[in-house]
Amino acid sequence: MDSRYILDKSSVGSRGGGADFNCRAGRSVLRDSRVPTADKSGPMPAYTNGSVLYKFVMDGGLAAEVKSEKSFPKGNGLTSGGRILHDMEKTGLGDQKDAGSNGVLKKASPAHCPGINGQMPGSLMHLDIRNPGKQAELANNFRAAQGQNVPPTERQPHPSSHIPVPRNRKPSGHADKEVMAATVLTSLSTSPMVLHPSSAPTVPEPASRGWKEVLSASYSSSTSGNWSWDASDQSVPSTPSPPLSNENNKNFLLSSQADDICEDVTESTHFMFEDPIPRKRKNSMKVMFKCLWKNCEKVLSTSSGIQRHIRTVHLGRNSDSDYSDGEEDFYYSEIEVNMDSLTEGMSNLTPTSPTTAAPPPVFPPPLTDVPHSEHINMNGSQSHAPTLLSQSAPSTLCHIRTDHAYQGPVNHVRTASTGEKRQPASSTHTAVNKTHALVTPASKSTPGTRKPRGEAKKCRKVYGMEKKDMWCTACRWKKACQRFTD
DNA sequence: ACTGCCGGGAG
DNA sequence: CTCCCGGCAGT
Repeated sequence: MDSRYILDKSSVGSRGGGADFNCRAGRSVLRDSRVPTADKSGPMPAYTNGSVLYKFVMDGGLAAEVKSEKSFPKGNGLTSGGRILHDMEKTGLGDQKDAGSNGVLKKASPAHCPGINGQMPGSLMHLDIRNPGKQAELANNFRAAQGQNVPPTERQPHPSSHIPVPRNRKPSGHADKEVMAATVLTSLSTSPMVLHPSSAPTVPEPASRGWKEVLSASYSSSTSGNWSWDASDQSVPSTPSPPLSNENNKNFLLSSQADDICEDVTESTHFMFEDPIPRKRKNSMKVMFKCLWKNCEKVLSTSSGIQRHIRTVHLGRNSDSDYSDGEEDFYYSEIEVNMDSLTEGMSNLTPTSPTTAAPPPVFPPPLTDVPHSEHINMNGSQSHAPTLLSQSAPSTLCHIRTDHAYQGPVNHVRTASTGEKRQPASSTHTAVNKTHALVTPASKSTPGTRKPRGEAKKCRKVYGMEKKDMWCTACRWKKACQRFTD
């Protein structure tokens, strides 16, 4: 059915594309603790189905995206919607509104990505490698929480799941938003999950806040850490909503049919907070994955694709093997492409929020100015860049986000010049990013001179001698560190 | 002293 | 190639 359709449509990801993508992304975070083969476990239909949507979004552009989504029966929205949620973090929430506006967005349940890794593609992905140890910890926590909070088998119909929400609403101003909030709250007031129904209809502001709380709780408890991250970052700026702060709501949700509730809340909240989410949509954030390998500027629309590319082309590993030690993660970066407005994009373009980027103390300070240079690079890389990117690159704002462990915890982005091979000749990519004159051709004039010592802590410093096996290979070999470049 | 890593060597 | 390490230089 849909999966078929999807598979035919998708051009980038190969077999098991969607599943691969999601779960792998998760995996990449937990490189040390995950079970590599977990990706494969799981019903393909859900995966492929989801991947379809994703592919559409990535490859088809806006129109195709909307269209394709509409083509999906709403009843099926469970799976596809779930996928959308998962993908959202990749696409920078760009699809979320889509899903919401079409009423497709139904379920953020991890059940769609079965297996340990699959459970939390989102959270894993964004907890991400910024701090391997921390990530693993967080991810494990999430997993644990998920395991007990959202038993996939317990799905009961819930009153709130049938709340009529207008679907064809257009993004509107704050006034509308509040009205909508009130409306939704009113309709939801019969739902047991509304803690203070009485306040809903007449007092928009507190109501909204309450909703935010519920939202945050649902996000963080039922979907993923990433969710809470995205939610706080994009939609609910004022509520970072760590699980702790929402203990009550969370518990409440958990005690009842958390899954369905969350689903409903999620759906409803898209209307509630139509402003932020649609804005994302408006900006048409596209996420591409760019190979950072030296002289290879391949850009793919799926992480699995880029990983496979790296694995096969650069790492010389078996392409059929799903196993990955995560090495590929160091060789690609996530690129967010803003299709629409540059100015507006700017304000939304800081995807890396300190909220979820569990502050690893050890990582180097982020470099700014990355996006532009990457942008430049991308223009020059059209030979490899597939359709969408190459078309849009010249006129769009590109935003780089890396999924790498050494990525600084700080809000801004950093180009990960991590390619082990590419590092020595970083002049093409990285040197451009760095405003250091030292790394520029000027240094060429004095061959033989050592390049100035970098500020960043290297593997040795970061991991210590006792964890030498965590060092990058270069560090192990007493070469210039490839992981923490300066 | 510690650290990063160049240069060079072994396999 | 990969892997290792002496030794230099910066901190």
